[in-house]
Amino acid sequence: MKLSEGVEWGLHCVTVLAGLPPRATLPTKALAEYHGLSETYLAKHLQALTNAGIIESLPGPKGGYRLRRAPEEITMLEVVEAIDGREPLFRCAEIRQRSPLTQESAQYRVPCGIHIAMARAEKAWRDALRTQTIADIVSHYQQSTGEQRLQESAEWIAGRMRQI
Amino acid sequence: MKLSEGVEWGLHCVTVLAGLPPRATLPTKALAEYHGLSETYLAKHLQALTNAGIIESLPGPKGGYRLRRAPEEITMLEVVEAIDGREPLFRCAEIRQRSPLTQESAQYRVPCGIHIAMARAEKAWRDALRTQTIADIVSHYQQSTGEQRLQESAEWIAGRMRQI
DNA sequence: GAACGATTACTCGGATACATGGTGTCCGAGTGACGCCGG
DNA sequence: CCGGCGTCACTCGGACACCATGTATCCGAGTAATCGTTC
Repeated sequence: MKLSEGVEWGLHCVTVLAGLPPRATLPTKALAEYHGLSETYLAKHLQALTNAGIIESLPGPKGGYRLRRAPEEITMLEVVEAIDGREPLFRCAEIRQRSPLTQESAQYRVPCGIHIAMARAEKAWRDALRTQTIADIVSHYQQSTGEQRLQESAEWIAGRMRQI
Repeated sequence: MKLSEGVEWGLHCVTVLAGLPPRATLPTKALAEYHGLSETYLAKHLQALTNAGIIESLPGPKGGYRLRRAPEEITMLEVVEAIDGREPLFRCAEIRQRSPLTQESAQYRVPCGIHIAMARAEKAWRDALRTQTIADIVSHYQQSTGEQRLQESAEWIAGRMRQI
């Protein structure tokens, strides 16, 4: 089992968009180039983020993507679920019920202990992602990156950015 | 992303094996029949559990599988990792470094905030699975299942079990 | 000079192929139990 | 009656196809800026 590559792409793109001035946009081409990704495939994931209400798209020339909400209001879990789906990691097929000596019975409506334990672990994972916002990521990035590099990035992005 | 079906199979089979008397074994055929699974495919997963040192196999007639350690000493995480692999859910490709303005620099050896956050969430998931042992699952099963059903299961298994 | 309109270039969006890994199956090697034979 | 041996049936183990999901791509629809024309 592994998470989709697109999750990493989406998180990084949202992080970059979070660094833009208010209402400014950045097109797919710039986001793909900045991260060295396939432009067309990245578009697919940006579309998923749009459908999830995390980012929004502006069509036409000078169009592009921008955040729909403040970085503090976007959790990592939202981005992960938008791209990777909201279905649980562990889907219990309740195979315990397939025993040849199983009769139709109400007691089997109770989920098995394995199901409960897996759900608890999954909740811990989701909770950890829910407590981390995009703003936290941006903050960490700014603190862990050199001043020169920060400015170079800002300039590179500013050159492709579209202010309204 | 979803966990392999085999994880559920493995957990249930280990749970059943945990209920056997000491040193007794149960063949693949019985385990598959009990859960309504494909015998040949289940064998593949049991093989993975064997390689992981969780269960052990006895060849020849009257052979089969049995636990290699006490149920209290086997965590759910071990079973999950044995079947699904020990690789991390989120493999950070550090695409932040692919930026066209990236130069070779030591600062990039520091993992990005996204990587750190994902690793923390994954650790929470693993920790939750590590604290749950097979003995806990067995205990929960015995408490949540009716007496009649428990006895029927025990008899069915006893009929296919091989005592040494 | 200003306003209107057609053109145009750029954007996103969904429908379409390819590849990798999980799913499922098969047959062969190995081993201990069983039955037979001889002492 | 007891011990040894050959046969056998049953077990696990690894190598081989199949399918679903993620990966990657393309082309079409839509939109706003731009430029030219006209008043």
